[in-house]
Amino acid sequence: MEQVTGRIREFNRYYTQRIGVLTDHYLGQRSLGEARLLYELSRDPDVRSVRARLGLDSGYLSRLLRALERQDLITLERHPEDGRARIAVFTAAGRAAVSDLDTRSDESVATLVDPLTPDQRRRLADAMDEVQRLLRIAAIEVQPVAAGSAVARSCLHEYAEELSRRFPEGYGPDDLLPASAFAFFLVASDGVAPVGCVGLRVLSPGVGEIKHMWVSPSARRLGVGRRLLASLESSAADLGFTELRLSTHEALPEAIALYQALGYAEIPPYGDDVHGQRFFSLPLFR
Amino acid sequence: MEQVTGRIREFNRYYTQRIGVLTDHYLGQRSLGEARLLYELSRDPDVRSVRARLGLDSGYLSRLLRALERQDLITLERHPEDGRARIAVFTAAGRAAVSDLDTRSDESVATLVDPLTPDQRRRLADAMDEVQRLLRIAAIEVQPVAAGSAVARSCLHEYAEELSRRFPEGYGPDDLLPASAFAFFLVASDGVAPVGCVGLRVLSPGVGEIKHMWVSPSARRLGVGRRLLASLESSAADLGFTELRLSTHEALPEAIALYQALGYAEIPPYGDDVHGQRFFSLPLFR
DNA sequence: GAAAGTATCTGACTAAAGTCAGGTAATCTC
DNA sequence: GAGATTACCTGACTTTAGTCAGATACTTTC
Repeated sequence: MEQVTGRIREFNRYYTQRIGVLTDHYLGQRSLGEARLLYELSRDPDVRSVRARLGLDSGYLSRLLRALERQDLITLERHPEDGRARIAVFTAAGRAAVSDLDTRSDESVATLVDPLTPDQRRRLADAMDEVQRLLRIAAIEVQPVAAGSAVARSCLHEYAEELSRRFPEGYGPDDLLPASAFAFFLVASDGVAPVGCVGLRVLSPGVGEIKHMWVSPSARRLGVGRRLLASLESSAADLGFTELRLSTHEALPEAIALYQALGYAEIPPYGDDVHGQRFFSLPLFR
Repeated sequence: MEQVTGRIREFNRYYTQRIGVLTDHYLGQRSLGEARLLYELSRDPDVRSVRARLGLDSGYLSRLLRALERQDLITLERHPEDGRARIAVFTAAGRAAVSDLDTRSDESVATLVDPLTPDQRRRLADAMDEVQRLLRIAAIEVQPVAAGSAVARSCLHEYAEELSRRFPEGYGPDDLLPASAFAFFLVASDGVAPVGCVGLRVLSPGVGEIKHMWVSPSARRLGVGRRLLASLESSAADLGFTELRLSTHEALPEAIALYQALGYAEIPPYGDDVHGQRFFSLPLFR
C-alpha cells in the first residue's frame, strides 16, 4: 500500500504542477471561477443543478452570475417548472465566450501533446481513461434513498429492461414492486451516475427480502454487488432483522454465484414470485 | 487529434475536481501556499531554487517565509556560497510539521484508494506512471546551453561512461572534446533532468561536425535523438553551415540507423578520431 | 390555507494569493 | 573598482474565492 500511495502522490505533484501551467493559458482574462461556471452552464443551464454539482455557496454563485450578466454573457430567466429556480440563457457574446474558452482549452491541450507521436497520444489517452475509470470505481458510494425518488426509479427502470432481455419468460414494469413496498432502498453511485441498487421489503416480522438488486453493465465485476449487499445486511441488522431471504433466476448465474460466495444458503421455495427459481437465506446477527 | 484532446480534457476535469476534495483534507489549518512551500523546502532548502521551481513572486515568497519563521517552523540562514541567498533550516517543530503533512497526505491518498482491490490499486499506479511518463516525454525541450555549463558537463560525463562500457577499445574522459571546441551545444531536458545532448564543432569553413550525441537510457526510443538532430541541423543552417559530418562506431547500431533514417549519407573516412569507424555527411540548405 | 422547505439574492465580511515598485546588500563582469 | 546583476525584503495594493446572516419569493406538505 505504501508504495502505491507514494506513486500516486508523485503523480499528483507532477500532474498538478504541469496542468497549472496550462490552466493559466486557456482562461484568457477571465477568473477560474467565472470560466468554470460559464462552462458548466453551457452544458446544463439549470443554475440549481450546477450549484449542487460544483458545491458552491449560494451567495458566491449569485455574485458570479451577476458578473456574467454584467458582461452580457448570459441572462437569467425563471425556470419554466419552478418559479424559485433560474436558468441561464446565453447571449450571442456568451456563446462566443464559451466557444473561445473551448478553443483555447483545445489548443493548450494540443500544444501539450504536440511533441508526441500519434501512437504515444493514443497511449496517453488510454492511460488517462484507465486512471479515471479506477478513480471512479474508488468513488462508488452506497447510500440510502427513497424508493420513489427519481434516482431509484431510473435504476429500477434499467433493472426491468435488462431482465426483460435475459428472462426467457420476459419481465415487465408491472413485475416491479411499488415504491411503498420497500422498507429501505440503497443506490450505489460513482458521483456521476447511479451504478447499482437494491431494496429490502418486510416478509414477516424480523425477516426481510432482498429485491431488485441491479448493477449497471458499465460497473460489473468491480465489487459493486458485494458492497450493496454488505451495506444492506448491516442496515437490516441495525433495524432488527434476523434473517434475509431472496429469490433469483437461473438466467442470472453471476447473482447466484455472488450469493453463494457471501454465505447465503439455498432454501426451499417460498412466496409466489413467478420469476423465482432459486431461493436463498442468510441469518443476521447484531 | 480532436478525439485525444477531448479525452484529455475530460480526464483533466474529472481529475482536478476529484483531487480538489483531497487537498482540503491534508492541509490541516495551513494554507496551500505555506504547505507547498514547507514541503518543497524540506526536499531542497535552497530558497532561490525553490522560488525558481514554483515560479513565485519574490515578495510573496518573502512573506510566506516570514510566516513560517513566525510559526517557528524554519529559520533562514545565509547561503554558505552566496551571501545574497538564503537556505531554510528546519526547527524540530518544522520537521514535525513536514512529517505531519506527509502523514495526512498519505492518509488521504490511502482513503481515496481504500475501496479498490490490491490489483486495482496496482493498475491505478501503473496507469498513472504511464500518464506521467508520456507527459514527461511531451515536456522534453531542446535548448542551447554553454558547453562548459554544469548541465552539459553532466551529460558528457554520462556519455563517456556509457561509451566506456560499449566500446571494446574503451573510452575515457580524455576522449571528450574540451568545452571550447564547440560552436554550440544542445541539451534536451524533460523539465526535471537532462535526457540528451549533442554538440557541434567547426571542421572547416561551412562544414560542422556533430560530436558527442547522447540520449539518456531512460529516454531511449522516444524520439529524443531525432529532435536533437533536427534542432542542431536548423541551428547550423541558420549559422551558415552548408554541410554536417560525423563519425560513429560499429558498437552504436541505433545511432547508425538514426543517421541513415534521417538522410545522412555514408562517406569515406576523414579526420583522426581513434574511435571513428563509420562516417556520414548531410548537406544543409537555408 | 398555514407551515415548512427551497432557490436565490443582498450586504458585510475574511483569508488567501498574488502583483508591483522601490530598496539594500552581495556578487559578478568587465 | 565601477556598473550591472542577483537575491531578497518591505510596503501598498488588488483580485479571487469564499463564508455567513438574514431577506424574499415561490413551492410542497400537511
